[in-house]
Amino acid sequence: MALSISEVALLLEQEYGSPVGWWSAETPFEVAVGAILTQRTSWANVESSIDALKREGLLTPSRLVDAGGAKVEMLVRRTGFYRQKSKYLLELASYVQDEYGGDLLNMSRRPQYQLREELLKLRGVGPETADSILLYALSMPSFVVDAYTTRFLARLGLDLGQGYDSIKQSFESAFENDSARLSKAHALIVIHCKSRCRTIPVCNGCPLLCSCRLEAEQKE
DNA sequence: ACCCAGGCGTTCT
DNA sequence: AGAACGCATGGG
Repeated sequence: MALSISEVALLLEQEYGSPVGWWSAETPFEVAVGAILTQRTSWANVESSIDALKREGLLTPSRLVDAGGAKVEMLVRRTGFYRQKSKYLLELASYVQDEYGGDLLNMSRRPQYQLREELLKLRGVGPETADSILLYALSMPSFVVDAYTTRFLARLGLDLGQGYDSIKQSFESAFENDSARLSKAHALIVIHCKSRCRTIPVCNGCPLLCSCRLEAEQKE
């Protein structure tokens, strides 16, 4: 008998507690910028670039657009792919500026599915980045499926179907579209993978995985 | 000197 | 529809 998503989430919470301020930012726009910058990049470098943007006072759509590509390229250089990411950030900024009066929170007035389609049309915004913005910038119930999540599920032997959307839907159903529970679960998975298991396919020394196996055996 | 990091878009088969 | 590849820097 395999563990359910809720049971796994409970075990994670028992192991690591309830994450507070895991994706902290001063503004929703800062979250969105971070979501772009973190693509294939460690978070430490993202923070460095975000701080650089902050120091220049550019962490708002209008200021970012005014600064221009060359300036932004220099500031986000540390996150890698800096020419692409600079373009992506400017496109995002223009979009928020033009469609939402420069305030990302104004997006909240439109339905989630529609926003997701809009975000996916932006260059540099794929499923994971779009869901990160919806979940962490707008507090909408949109689960983020990242490399950590797929590795974690595979290691656990928890089959939620194939493909991004299947896994995403599984979590959203399990948590009844509760954004607080969805963000907590995602954060806990990342915390767990970073702190103990990282890239090891089958981590025998992982306390959580061991306790999961014990639980699973007790159910049979 | 590798290998990986909280992807995405383009360009092939 | 899916695989392969480019993007580019920083840290272990």
